[in-house]
Amino acid sequence: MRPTVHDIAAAAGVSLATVDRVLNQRAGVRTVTREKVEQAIERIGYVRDVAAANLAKSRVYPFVFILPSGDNSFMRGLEAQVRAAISRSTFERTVISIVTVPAFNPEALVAALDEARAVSPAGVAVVAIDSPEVIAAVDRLRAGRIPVVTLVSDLAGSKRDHFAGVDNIAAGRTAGSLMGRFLGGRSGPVAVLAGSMLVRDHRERLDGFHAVMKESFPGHALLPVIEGQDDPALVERLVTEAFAASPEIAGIYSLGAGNRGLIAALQRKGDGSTICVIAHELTRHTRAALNVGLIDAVLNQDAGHEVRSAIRVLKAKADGLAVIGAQERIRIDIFLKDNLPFDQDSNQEPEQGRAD
Amino acid sequence: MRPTVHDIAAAAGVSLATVDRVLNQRAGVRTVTREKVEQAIERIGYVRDVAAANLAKSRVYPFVFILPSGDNSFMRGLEAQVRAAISRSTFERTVISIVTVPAFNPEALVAALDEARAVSPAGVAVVAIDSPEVIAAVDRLRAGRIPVVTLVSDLAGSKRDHFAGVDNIAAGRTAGSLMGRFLGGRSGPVAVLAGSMLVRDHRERLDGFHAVMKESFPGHALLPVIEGQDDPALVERLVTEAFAASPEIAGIYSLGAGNRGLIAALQRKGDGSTICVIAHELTRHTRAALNVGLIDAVLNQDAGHEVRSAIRVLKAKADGLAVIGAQERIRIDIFLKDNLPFDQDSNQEPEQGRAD
DNA sequence: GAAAATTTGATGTACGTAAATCAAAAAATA
DNA sequence: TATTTTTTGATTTACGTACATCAAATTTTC
Repeated sequence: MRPTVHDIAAAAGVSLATVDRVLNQRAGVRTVTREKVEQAIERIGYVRDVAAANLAKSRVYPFVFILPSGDNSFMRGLEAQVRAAISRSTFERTVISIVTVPAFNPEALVAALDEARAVSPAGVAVVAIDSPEVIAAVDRLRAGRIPVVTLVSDLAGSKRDHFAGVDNIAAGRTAGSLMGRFLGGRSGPVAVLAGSMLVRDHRERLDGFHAVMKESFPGHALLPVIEGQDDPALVERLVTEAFAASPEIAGIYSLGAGNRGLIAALQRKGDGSTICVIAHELTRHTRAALNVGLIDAVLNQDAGHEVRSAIRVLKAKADGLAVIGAQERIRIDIFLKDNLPFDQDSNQEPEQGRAD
Repeated sequence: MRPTVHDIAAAAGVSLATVDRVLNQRAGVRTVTREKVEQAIERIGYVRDVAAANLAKSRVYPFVFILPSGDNSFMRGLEAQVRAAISRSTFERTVISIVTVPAFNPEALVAALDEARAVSPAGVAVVAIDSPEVIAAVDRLRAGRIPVVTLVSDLAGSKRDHFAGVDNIAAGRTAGSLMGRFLGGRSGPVAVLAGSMLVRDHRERLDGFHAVMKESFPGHALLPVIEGQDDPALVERLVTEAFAASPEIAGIYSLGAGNRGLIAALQRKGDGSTICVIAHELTRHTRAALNVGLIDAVLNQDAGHEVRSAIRVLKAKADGLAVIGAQERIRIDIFLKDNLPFDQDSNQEPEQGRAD
């Protein structure tokens, strides 16, 4: 039988009330007594029954999720997953609020983080922007003992508790490796399409991709990075121009969003199927393009897994418990048209999405 | 606030005791009263607080895991993951026992299933063998209202509640697609190495692989399947013979276990790096071979995820609750040397493994 | 319509923890 | 030593559900 608070009291030779004071860090216990109790806890291997404790406290976990606004399909899919988690709130004892802030706007994000801190939630999950002010805002939360998990995009140098997202350098390397092998004997330069070099995950993917291409497939020249700002219309124009400027393009790695524009440009080119295309995030658009052969591979991060993982980790941190490391590792999924999961499982918004 | 049993009593105009009788299907309630209570439950949207119920009942979930014995690295890794789950038992209220039975032996498996039934656990997870007697044994468990989850290898035609494993046809198709693309312009036949055609997952992988190769890469002849019985020594001998018989082999798809033998044969051949090799399951051996370039890609199923998923599903079934579909989908991981996870995350036995 | 059988209600205890109150004991201070 | 302050103990209620007991009410049976 698992030891209870009564067992601690017996083992330490104190009363239940004292054990409670120690366990819940209440005042009025002499240091010697406190140590006696703590040693008893250690000795008999007591672990608090979180379910019983939560029942007694009628505890709920108020969490704040801070996401970028805008019509980026992946982010809207992420939000849909948070809403799915909200629909499970009664079972999971969570009270989740969603805050959206303009993308690529550090000031807005800092404001949102500080507002979140004001309501002192049990935890905050945030899609981070890589800037010193944001780091400072996150560290303010941590200084107030509020657990913070970064979601999708990490915040190096901050004191965040955990990152729920993929290893983007590895993702870029994987894309490079697939690109090189898929091109096989074919020659021709390779283009890279990014959203913005101001975003950390995009930079990391690019670094990984470049490293592998230079290392293992030096025969392919790398064209200058096209920055499409994750905007489908801009992407379509820039890619079309790139096709005109370098008709011999052999491959395209799209490491950001706005793939709807890329797909449109490929369709207009017509002979697009000879170009090897690798893109990120499985959305309705990339899925369709994969199925008809316009895209050769899609690297994906499972937004549902990321959200559920963030919640599990925030709960564990709030309770001071350990997490199962392997369970919280977010995989880089590689989708070919042969291993596409059923529709409901991709990072889709439930309603009609406009862009990707 | 979430409604409680008291709310049901008030809403139905009956006493708490009657509500309890209905909720826990105890005798002594007239049909009209029972219906009145059930309608109230429906109306106010009551959902039992499983945590409180488990506390009151001091409930534990006794589960039985039935796994094949033998020195197959993947299966031993699976067992290690079950042991990891056992180490979390006190937190998860589980009492898990592991039963190992000789591989590929339907009679032994049937005996194990019937023994499991005799102790009437809260659920059974089993690595299935595809045979009518096993189907019957599983259905006997289900007839006794014991939830059953098949693990890794499914049991079509049975009444099992859930399958915790990958879509093996998709895995085979993915392997075919990667093989065809990785081979690029190169010519030459492709060999397939399997454990045994008596096992369902192996058959399905082969079917998927053949389908894609014939459909999309008809230029490559497919050599007859080599059945290595998942035995490293036999595999090494058969592969070496195959190299001698067809020196022009361009690719090998290893869809079963025993990869240690394949790797040894490739090493002896020396010029192995020109052969495209795709294998299943990330073990210490396949990981090393991937890193040095002897293997080009490894398709993997995460044993830890499979075990945790099986436990979650068995609990949910035991409690009559729904599961989060997407969370229980087991992915086909594709590993290149560029996206290998850290060591601790692969399907490894903690101690020294002998085969794969 | 009375007796027997069934159904329903009222009540209490339990699960493991949290949290509060008040009295008793111990320690610190004068 | 007397007084004040701090520490500790004893006890109770609560969280939401399970489960048992016994009495009261209702229905069924003869």
